Amino acid sequence: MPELPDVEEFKKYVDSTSLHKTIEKAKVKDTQVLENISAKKLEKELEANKLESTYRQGKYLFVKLSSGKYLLMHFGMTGKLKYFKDQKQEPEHTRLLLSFKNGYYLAYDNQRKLGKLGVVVNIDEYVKNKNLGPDVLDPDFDFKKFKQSAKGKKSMIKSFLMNQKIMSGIGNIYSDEILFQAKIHPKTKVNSLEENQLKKLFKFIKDVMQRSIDSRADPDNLPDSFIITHREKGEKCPGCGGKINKTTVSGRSAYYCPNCQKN
DNA sequence: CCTATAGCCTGACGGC
DNA sequence: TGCCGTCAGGCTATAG
Repeated sequence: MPELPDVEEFKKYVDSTSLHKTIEKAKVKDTQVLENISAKKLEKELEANKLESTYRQGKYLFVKLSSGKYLLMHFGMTGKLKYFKDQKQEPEHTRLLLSFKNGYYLAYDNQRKLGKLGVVVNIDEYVKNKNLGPDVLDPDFDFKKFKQSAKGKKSMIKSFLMNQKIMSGIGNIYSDEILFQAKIHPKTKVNSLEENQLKKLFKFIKDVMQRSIDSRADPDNLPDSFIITHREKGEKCPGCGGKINKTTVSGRSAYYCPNCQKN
């Protein structure tokens, strides 16, 4: 699930439930999601701290601790958060469980274990080491930078949009939406795009992401004119009424309208 | 340098 | 009912 709008939703979730509460106990329930840290160390870094504030870049969430360090969360395909009081409500695949002094819990749940948890001292350094590109909603990420990054790229536009080293936040679902809105076929080569197509793409990157955040990352709240709500082979295209098609781009399934997205 | 592909994990679903 | 293949909103290491 978690692309930029979803992680933004998680950020707001932490903000509204868990900030400024003391962590009494931290329990790592699965070590496979840990990034360069032992369970014991992570628990120690968390216990007796408060969660002070949250930062998001792309699909990464950083939660500042009173120690000054950050708890790093990445959600992979199936990660989510849950704040609850009754222990019976603990999610099935909880990988990290924080118990606050007020009796509530915050669980990091991740069925497929493709996400990451860690401790980060310096966000900029972490981002640099990961080679993570600018967040697509960052105002500094402007058309000039977008165009520059597209220069000479031979890859297909869908994988380009999803490449977190170039720009961060867009995943499989929202890349389909952006391409649908811009009326560009997912397999189009980046270096074959005209200036006006790049302009359109850039506009819809920002638009689709912002609208999805405004819709609280819930596809049910998105307009019927979006392809996300019709993302299944054979479904009706909200643009022309034709049939949605499915193909594969760099190992991921891409849904598009062959009539509206000719190239 | 670049881009494309297999592999990591678990569970849900559909066909036989 | 049971088994098997396929697929899932991500990322990384490796191959070409």
